[in-house]
Amino acid sequence: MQITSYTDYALRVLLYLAMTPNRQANITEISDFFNISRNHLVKIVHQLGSKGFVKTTRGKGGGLSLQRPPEMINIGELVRSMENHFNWVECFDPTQQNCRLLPACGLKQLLARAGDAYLQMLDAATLADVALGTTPVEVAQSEAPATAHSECNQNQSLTTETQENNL
Amino acid sequence: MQITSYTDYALRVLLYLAMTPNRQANITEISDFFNISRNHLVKIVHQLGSKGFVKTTRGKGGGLSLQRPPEMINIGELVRSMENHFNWVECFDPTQQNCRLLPACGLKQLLARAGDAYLQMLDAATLADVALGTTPVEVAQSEAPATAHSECNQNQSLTTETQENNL
DNA sequence: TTATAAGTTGTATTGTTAATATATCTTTAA
DNA sequence: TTAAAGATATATTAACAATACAACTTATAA
Ligand code: SF4
Ligand code: SF4
Repeated sequence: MQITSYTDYALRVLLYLAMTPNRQANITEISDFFNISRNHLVKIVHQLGSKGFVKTTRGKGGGLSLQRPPEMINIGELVRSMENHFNWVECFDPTQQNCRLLPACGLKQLLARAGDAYLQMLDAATLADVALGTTPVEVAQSEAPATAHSECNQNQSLTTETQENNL
Repeated sequence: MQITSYTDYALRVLLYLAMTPNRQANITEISDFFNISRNHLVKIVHQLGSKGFVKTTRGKGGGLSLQRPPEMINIGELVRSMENHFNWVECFDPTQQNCRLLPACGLKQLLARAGDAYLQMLDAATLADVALGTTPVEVAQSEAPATAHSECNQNQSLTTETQENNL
């Protein structure tokens, strides 16, 4: 169970822009910072632009910046915009209505409620809430490029056991 | 965003068994009922057995049945057992700790909380809560095999817009 | 005691789709 | 008028869920 990296990358872009409020950033700079495919980011940024999250300016000296202040950018709204469906199980897809239990499956209703709970949690937060106080430059300095950090694995909380299974 | 059909199939098996409480069902019968791969179901049933959800008996006249009463089978527990990870984004995977924002990303914490909200909602329900009152036979009779039903598209609630995006 | 109906286990293949790459645009400030 | 930026479309790759295949073990009904 996961969200696409496409959506996470979009969030990273917004976080980056929130950290560099006084200038135009550009795609190359961001893809370099996160070490992800520039081509992929281009599409993500384009969609962020068309959905009204970032302002893009072409041409020399162009780049991108947040279209609204971080307090006005809702995380739930963003995830809904970037994630391409929320079909928790097959029967949520209007084109796949062939489960024999469908007419009144209690499970479907439960999963819908759980999905809503997930999104409502995201609706309760804005970019300002999740943005770090640090700028990318500071982060870059405090970062040892190679190995992982020890402070990281807090708060996986309920989602334990897992790993292995399937196949 | 979706859960694997592997997990949904597991839930379907339990629902089916809950509907046929007074006898042993078998895998072939269930895979026929839902029109899904028998081979795939075999693995799912095996895992359901090893995790203590169903009792399987081999040999002629064998089959499977619920190991505990439906009121004792928690949906959240089941989903945790079947889904093979809850790595909402890359950084949740202990082997992928290379996001530059990692040491203290507020987004990660938010996503963890949202994931917990999702699972807690599932923890609040048991198989008894989601099982229909009907038996598979009744369902089969009331079901026109081909076209979709009209009563179905209730409660997608918050998860609207979507469709298209990406690529 | 034996034939057969069940589940068990391991591996290989297929299909889908997210992720990435390539290439050619258009726009615009210096 | 050129170089630096984003826009757009298409093609390729990679990951992994889903499925298929094959050979095994167990148990019981005849
Ligand atoms: S079992 Fe219920 S939730 Fe799962 S696909 Fe069928 S109708 Fe949907
Ligand atoms: S941006 Fe935050 S949530 Fe996303 S991968 Fe990086 S650390 Fe994790």
